Amino acid sequence: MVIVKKTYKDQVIDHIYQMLLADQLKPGDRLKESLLALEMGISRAPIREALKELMTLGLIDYKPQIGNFLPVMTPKQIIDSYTTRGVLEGYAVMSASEHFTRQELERLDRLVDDMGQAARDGEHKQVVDIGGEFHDFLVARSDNQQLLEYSSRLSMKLHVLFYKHWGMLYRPDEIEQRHRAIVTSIKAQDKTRIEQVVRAHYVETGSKIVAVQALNSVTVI
Amino acid sequence: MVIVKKTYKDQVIDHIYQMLLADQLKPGDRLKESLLALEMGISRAPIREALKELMTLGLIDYKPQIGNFLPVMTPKQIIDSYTTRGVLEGYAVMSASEHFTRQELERLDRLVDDMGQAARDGEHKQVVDIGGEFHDFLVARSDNQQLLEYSSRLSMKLHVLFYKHWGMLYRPDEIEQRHRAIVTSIKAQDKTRIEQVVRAHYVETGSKIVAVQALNSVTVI
DNA sequence: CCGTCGTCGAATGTCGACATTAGACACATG
DNA sequence: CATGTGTCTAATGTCGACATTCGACGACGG
Repeated sequence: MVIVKKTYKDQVIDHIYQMLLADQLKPGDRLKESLLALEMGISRAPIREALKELMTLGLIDYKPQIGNFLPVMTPKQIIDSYTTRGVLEGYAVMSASEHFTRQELERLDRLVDDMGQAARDGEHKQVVDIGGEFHDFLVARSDNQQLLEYSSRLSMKLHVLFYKHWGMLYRPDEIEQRHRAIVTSIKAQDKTRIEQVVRAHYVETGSKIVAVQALNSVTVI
Repeated sequence: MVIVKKTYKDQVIDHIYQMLLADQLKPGDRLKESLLALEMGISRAPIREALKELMTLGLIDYKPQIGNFLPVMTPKQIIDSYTTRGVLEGYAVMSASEHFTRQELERLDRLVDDMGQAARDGEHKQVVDIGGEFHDFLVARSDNQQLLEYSSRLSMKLHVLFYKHWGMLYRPDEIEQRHRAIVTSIKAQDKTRIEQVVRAHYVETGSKIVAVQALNSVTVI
């Protein structure tokens, strides 16, 4: 039983990330060091360190002498980020595509089935969880750690966005079909096609989120 | 005339990066906060913040309670990083490939000529500078900021490695030929080929660096 | 009324001290 | 000799105070 070291800085990062996922913070909101320090009962130093790390990860915007803010992602930034994730994951899946065993492909198929079923049952959280499992499993076969690191960072960033919107993006049959297409392309062992399908998978999600946000901002005004 | 804000943290990052480029630090070396603070005449707090950022950028390894170390990059990590850069830049160049003007292509050709000439003249620093200009120009036409951010981070990381080894990697004619191949593929407007050529460009460099390091470690023993 | 300047308060950047942890080394024991 | 324990020192993690900066607001002058 190994005790996992957890500095205050790490705990602050977790806490802020949970706040992001829980929609407790809105784009443009300011993260005040002293307020966070008060809430968490610690001094500002680990708060500052955590914010520096979140800044480098792209999860917050930092302005020297002014402060830290939740990014306002423009439609273009959303598309750019999803596109980049598609490029990375497309390559990861393509480069590993000939190494998938029959059992692994079957597992991917089962995950797609489960995702579709959960979507039809209206089990929203389950769909997200299974979807995450599907993508993790998909890239786990790639052995390029650098690429997976960046993909994971983008995942962390985009998950905040997706978590907020996903329920409005796809019908149950669409969810099933678009993930099935990835598995089908792997089975077909067509490398160009694999990259295309995975890239398109993400660009589609990015585009839909942008569309949903545009709709929401219209109705708010 | 805008005064560019520069916190101590930013200055520390620059300083450490220069140390990396100047080969003043070796893989495995420890970066002590108190020593750096003493050398730079400031307190440890901005040092710590800088180190957190460098850690997130992948330029140093951080172990809680123990300290910060210069990474020892395994051959696999080197290849992984170069491969990832190739994937990102390959996509960037491919996606922008139909937007290059004739003047821009001519400029790329001239940069390749200049690089070859500098290599033949033994102007080593110039080769690196022109090479950097070539790649910057190549990706500048892409408008995906997220992707360019990651590419730039990898560039920062890999530049430390390349700066140390590049003089031993290629003959002058090879330098010219391998960059020319990129320009030629763009002119041919073959998108698949463009991605392939750019990816291969980086994998080749990564492989050569690994080979040179293997040779060096043999001769050292 | 508008623009400029000064003041003030809040927030950030940094400082140096204290608390905690890890590793090195010496010593004791089997 | 190998292993375990205790001690000490150096380095990291955090604290709270001080210095600096920025933005908001009010007063004043044209």
